[in-house]
Amino acid sequence: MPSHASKVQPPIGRAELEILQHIQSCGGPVTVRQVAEHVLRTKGHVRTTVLNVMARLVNKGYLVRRKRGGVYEYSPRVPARQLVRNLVSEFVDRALGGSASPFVAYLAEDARLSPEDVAQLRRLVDELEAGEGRKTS
Amino acid sequence: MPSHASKVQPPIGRAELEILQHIQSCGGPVTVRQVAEHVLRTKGHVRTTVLNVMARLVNKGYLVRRKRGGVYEYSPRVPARQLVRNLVSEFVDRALGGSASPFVAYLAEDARLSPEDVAQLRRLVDELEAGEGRKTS
DNA sequence: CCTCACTGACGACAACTGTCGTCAATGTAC
DNA sequence: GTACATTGACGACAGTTGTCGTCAGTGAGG
Repeated sequence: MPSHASKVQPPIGRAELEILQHIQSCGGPVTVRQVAEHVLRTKGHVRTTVLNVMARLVNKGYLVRRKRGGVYEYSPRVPARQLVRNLVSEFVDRALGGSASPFVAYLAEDARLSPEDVAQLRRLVDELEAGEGRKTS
Repeated sequence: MPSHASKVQPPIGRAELEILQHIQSCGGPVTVRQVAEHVLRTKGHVRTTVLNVMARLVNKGYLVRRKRGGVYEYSPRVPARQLVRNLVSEFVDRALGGSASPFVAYLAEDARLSPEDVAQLRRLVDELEAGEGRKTS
């Protein structure tokens, strides 16, 4: 079996997730300095805090870094979409018992859905209703 | 105006959530003994562990208890539906940046949806499109 | 060479979580 | 009344997370 098989990424904390998502929103690789400046403005946390969090994100496999011109550049290991998908999947398993039903209820009550979301939902419903005949699986 | 407005319940841990949801699934009030027996069978954890977790759930406001015939009976403070709704809402805010769009994407890819879910989604979409049509027309 | 700023590594510390053991109180049975 | 079982409170301990300070390395300016 391939050695790089399962990428079971450890759980991610609140602050860790915030920083990771900020990095993802940056487009390209970033340095600690850049992230630290942003975090200092938005949260008031100092550089070493950011440095530590980013180091942990590397250890956990959420970030990769490469030395470039003396300093490290950090990049997300997976794109934002996939990260969010993993988060959602884990949340559904852990908190919702594996069924997305409660989320549908939530959508019906509280959700703020954009028109594109609604359109995608419609496509999804159409698809699901089409294949519903034999889903004894 | 009564000031019972927002009940910001503290974060809930993994084991805490499991036990809370088990209690919610029991229908009525339960004793530590009952929960502990279940947890011992399913997880192998001992009574004091369950006792401690349930005490914390009381402190955090997720459970209420009342002494009845010498022992305490514990009941969920809010019904399962509302708890799940709160969890989903918090997750959307924290991990999804307040927008449910990524969840729709998840539904489209990975979701395991029951026929009832699909039906509810259909109703939801119809409703949303109705409101949208009026807006855009 | 000396100094200084910047960078990264490491350790420290509190808060929270998960798990457990021990103890005191309170009953119940002989 | 004594002995035993049940119950609940409390403290202990390790692992994780969030936050920070301090240290050593490394390069730029004198």
